[in-house]
Amino acid sequence: MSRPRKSSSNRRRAAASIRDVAKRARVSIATVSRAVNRISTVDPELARRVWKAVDEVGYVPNTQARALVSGRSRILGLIVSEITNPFFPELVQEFENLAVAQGYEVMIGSTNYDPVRTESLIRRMLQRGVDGVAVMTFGIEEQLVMKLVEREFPLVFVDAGPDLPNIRVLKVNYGEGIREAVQHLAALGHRQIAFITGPLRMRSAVARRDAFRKSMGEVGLATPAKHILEGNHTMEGGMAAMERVAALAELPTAVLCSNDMTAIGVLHGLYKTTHKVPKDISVVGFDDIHLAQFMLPPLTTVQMSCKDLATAAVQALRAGIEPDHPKATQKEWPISTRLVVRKSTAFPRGTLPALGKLAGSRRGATRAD
Amino acid sequence: MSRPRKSSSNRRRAAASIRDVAKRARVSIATVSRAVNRISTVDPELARRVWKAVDEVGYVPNTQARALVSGRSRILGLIVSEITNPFFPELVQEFENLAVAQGYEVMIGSTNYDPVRTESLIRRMLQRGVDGVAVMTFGIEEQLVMKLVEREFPLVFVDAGPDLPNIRVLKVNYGEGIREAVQHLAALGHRQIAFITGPLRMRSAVARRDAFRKSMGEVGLATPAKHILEGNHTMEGGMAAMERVAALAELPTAVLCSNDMTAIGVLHGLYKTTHKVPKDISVVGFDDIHLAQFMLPPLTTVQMSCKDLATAAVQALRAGIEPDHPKATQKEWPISTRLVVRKSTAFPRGTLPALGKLAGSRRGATRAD
DNA sequence: GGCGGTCAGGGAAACGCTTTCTGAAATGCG
DNA sequence: CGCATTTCAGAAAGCGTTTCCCTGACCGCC
Repeated sequence: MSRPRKSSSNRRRAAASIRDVAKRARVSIATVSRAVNRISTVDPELARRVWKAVDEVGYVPNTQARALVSGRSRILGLIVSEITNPFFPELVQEFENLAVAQGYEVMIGSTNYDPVRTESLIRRMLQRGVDGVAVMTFGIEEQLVMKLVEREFPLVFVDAGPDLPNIRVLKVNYGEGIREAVQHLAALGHRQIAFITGPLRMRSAVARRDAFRKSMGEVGLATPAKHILEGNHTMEGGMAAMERVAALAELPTAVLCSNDMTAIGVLHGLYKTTHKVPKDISVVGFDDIHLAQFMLPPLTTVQMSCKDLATAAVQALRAGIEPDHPKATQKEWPISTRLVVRKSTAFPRGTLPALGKLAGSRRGATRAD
Repeated sequence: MSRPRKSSSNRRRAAASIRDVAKRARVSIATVSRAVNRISTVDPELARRVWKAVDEVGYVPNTQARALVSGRSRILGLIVSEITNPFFPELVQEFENLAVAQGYEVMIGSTNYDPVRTESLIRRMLQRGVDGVAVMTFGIEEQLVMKLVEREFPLVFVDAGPDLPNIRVLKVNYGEGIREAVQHLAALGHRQIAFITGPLRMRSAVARRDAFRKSMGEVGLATPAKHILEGNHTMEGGMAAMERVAALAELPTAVLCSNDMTAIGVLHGLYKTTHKVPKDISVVGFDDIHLAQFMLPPLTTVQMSCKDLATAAVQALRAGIEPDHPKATQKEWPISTRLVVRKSTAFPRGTLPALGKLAGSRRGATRAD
């Protein structure tokens, strides 16, 4: 009978504590703790009594206290570029589901491409004691993050990151899907294919552009500078880029975009002109956001699965957090991409569609409508 | 020199604690705490020493410990229906910005309309000790939430909620915007206006439908049952409903939708038919999500400002949490709506656009396919 | 000069939990 | 039957804060 407790009428939430359970089950708080954490050395009979008491007083363990004593908050930080970009909510959703299923909570934040905001975001996460952070901004704020987070803190990046003990990298294989897309267009008969990039300070945007060039080379097509336009991964950027494409002396017969939002902007830009998709010009996106299939026409796009991304991110984080995780030493986590053919691609104008089934799915690309 | 501290080499994050600061500044931990919390009774000279030490050792207060002792976590819970519905990320973003600016963190969760999921979500929030929860699901899971959360816990609902001491309600004035929309259509000459509702178990969906009926009555138009179709606030639902509209003996000349996603679905559904928007049929949405202006054609819609909603939600929560908040007793927080006219509405087919300059120049811009 | 009154600052309790350590009872074994 | 060993519950030491309470210095006043 050491610490006499206050009557605790001071605060609003007079939630039942471990002591209330202990009293009711006529055991010590240590036993309650062990029972609740399913530690096997507790006598089953006692454990039953404890669980009954837990139920009766409506006990819910206080996570703050748990975190304080254990030094682990069981919160994963998730940093995205902007939550309002449709790609990210899908990722957030998957990430959250997985994390929660594995006993973690998620703290989400978006950088909005603003270094000041990013800095305060990291600070907030550190302050809240997250166990690790997944930086899913596709290669932009890594430097900043590294400066703020001490070494030895579990971090997950996409595409590339410094080679440090606690840093894991999700390696997205942009090449696969983009090659499929280029081959799909080439097979349809397209020769003049433009590419609208993302903001080129983003590593992933550069990677996608390079994958495009490489794939074009593989099928023997040229990639003149005028056919590579810089966008910014937004609809507005896609529209603007499309206007520049339309201004070219010779209109390309197909446009490949660095992400779906850009492609949607392109569709929108084309809507204002007399060119029809896919009759006059084919459009291909990248990401396969949910919205893509609801575009007019439904967008052919390269799928980068959110689920794969989220699964790998959560696993990689846990590998860094939990001392004896089976994959504790794996530094690179591969993510694959693949083409999803819908309705925004077709034979280039002037080509007779009599070539038949050639238009179909090469290399196992999926057809979906 | 009572408690000798462990060397603390056990855990990864050997973050500086208040004691390190105290030692370095040669003051007690109580003084550090007071200085850091800017309590005015601290000698300015000492305070400077403390802040210097804070800086030198890189001290960041441990939020978990703070929350444990103060009983307040400074975390606001935000429950939305589904994060992948474009309306919500915009809301989340605004909410987060405001909360963070006011010193709070946000814990987000989506119910996905699943009671089981919702229950576990509430449990998680309670367990993490959120100070209050904003349930921005537009009138669906209130009952469930009420059951789980003890009385006296600050809660914010949208549209309607039980009249309990700590519950505040954001009253959205659907009438205003919907009246504007109906009057806009009526003024253009539409007489046959259909309405696609949301899921009718949602209070807000019912409210919007009722507002539609009322406004139609005000302009002397009928609302036959066949012109009120139930959707589910998704694109798929919009498409399905549109098919049912198209099957009517006489096609309405305009369709008003309970939200923008439905309207987008309707546009998509119409795309598959020979009916053109807005030439053959006008479409109006509700919410004014960012995407609305990028539809083909840009969507005329009723705006319900996310910013207003988020501002009110955060304010109302704080009013419930902080004992001496100026608006502590305000139970209802009004939110207004207004029409935003874009390109998806026009004169009904058969009407001569020669009625004067009202007949906008956009006729020519409206293309077939 | 002595005394009461302020007031800044330090000591220590408390928040709710985990985990180590301790000790009693139960068990094994010669 | 006695001693060593195992098993398992309880006691208590923290985790990093905030805050109450008390001490001691200083001030003003009689």
